[in-house]
Amino acid sequence: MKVSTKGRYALRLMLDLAVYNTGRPISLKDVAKRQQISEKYLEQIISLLNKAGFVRSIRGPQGGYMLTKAPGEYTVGRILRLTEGDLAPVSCVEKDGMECERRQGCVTVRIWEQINEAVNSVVDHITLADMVEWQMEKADQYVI
Amino acid sequence: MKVSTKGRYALRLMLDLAVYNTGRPISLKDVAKRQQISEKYLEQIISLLNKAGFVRSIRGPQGGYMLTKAPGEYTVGRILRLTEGDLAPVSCVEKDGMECERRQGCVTVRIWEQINEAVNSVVDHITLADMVEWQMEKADQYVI
DNA sequence: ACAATTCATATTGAATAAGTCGGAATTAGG
DNA sequence: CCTAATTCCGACTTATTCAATATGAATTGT
Repeated sequence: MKVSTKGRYALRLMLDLAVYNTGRPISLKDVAKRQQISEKYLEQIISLLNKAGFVRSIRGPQGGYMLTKAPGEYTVGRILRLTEGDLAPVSCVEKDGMECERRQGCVTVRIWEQINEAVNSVVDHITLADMVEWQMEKADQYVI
Repeated sequence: MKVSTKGRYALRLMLDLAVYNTGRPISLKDVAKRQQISEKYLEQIISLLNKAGFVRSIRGPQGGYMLTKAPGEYTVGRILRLTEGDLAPVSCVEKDGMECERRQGCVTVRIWEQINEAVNSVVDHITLADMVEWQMEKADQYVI
C-alpha cells in the first residue's frame, strides 16, 4: 500500500515548478538541488510528465521545464496516476483492470471499492494550487 | 498502492473460517479448496494469524483452525495490518515510521496524512461480521 | 565553437512478491 | 502401537519491481 518514490518525486517536482515559476524555464538541476533528488532520476520522471503534456520542455542552455497549465488545473490524482498507475488497492477494481472469475461471489471486493473511493476522493480534490498555498503558509511561519 | 496477495488471502481466510464455522476446527485443505489458494501459502499466512492470537490451531487428524473471537471483533484493518504492515501510503506518516529531516518544510505530507486517514476510516469500520453478512446476501441471491 | 541543457535507452543491484519444497512434530482413530 | 492427517518450520526459488546509474546523442543560447 505504498506510493513509490516515482510518484512522490513527481509531486514534488510539479510543486517545485509551480512554486518557483517566474515565467522562464526551470532546469532539472535546480529542482534536483532544491528537492534533494537525483537529477538523473528526475529526468525519467519528467519525461513522463512531458509526454503527457503536463509540462513543456525548452532545450539548450537556459532551458528547462514549465507547467503548461495553471496549478489549479493539476489534481494530485492526475499526477500520481500518471506515474503510479491506477491507485486502486487491487487490480479488479481498477478502471481498466483485470476481470476475475471469482468476482460475482467475491465479498472482499466491496472493501477494495470503498478504499478506492476514499483514496480517490482525497487525491482528486487537492490541486497543485492548494499545495502551493500550503507551501506559502509554511514559508510565512519561518519568516516571522 | 496495491494490497499484496498476502493481505487479500488473509482476509479471505478469516472470512472462510467465520462463514464455515461449525464449532469444530477447519483444516487449511478445506479453505484452500474453497478459496482456490495454495495450501502451502496459506500455511505461512495463518501462521501469522495464529501467532497474533487471531486464530487457534488444533493439530493432528480432524485438526485445523478456529477463530478465537466473534467475527464482529475483527476489523479488516487489524487483519490487513498484521499481514501487510502499516497501511500508510508513505513511511513518514506511519505510526512507528521513519522520521524525515525534510519533514518540517514538507508539504506533500499533508496529502499522505489525508490518504492515510481515509483508508483507515474504511478498514477500521468494517468487521468480519459485516463481511459474513454480505456473503449471506450474496448466497441468497443465487438461491432464489 | 562551446557548454548547458534535454532526450533516449540500457544496465544494475537490491528488495519484495508470491509462492514451492522437504520434512519434522503432533495426535485422532483403528 | 501404527498410520495417516494435520499443523509447524525454515530454506529455497523465480519473477518482478524499485530506485536508481551510466552512457551518450540531440538541441540550442551565448
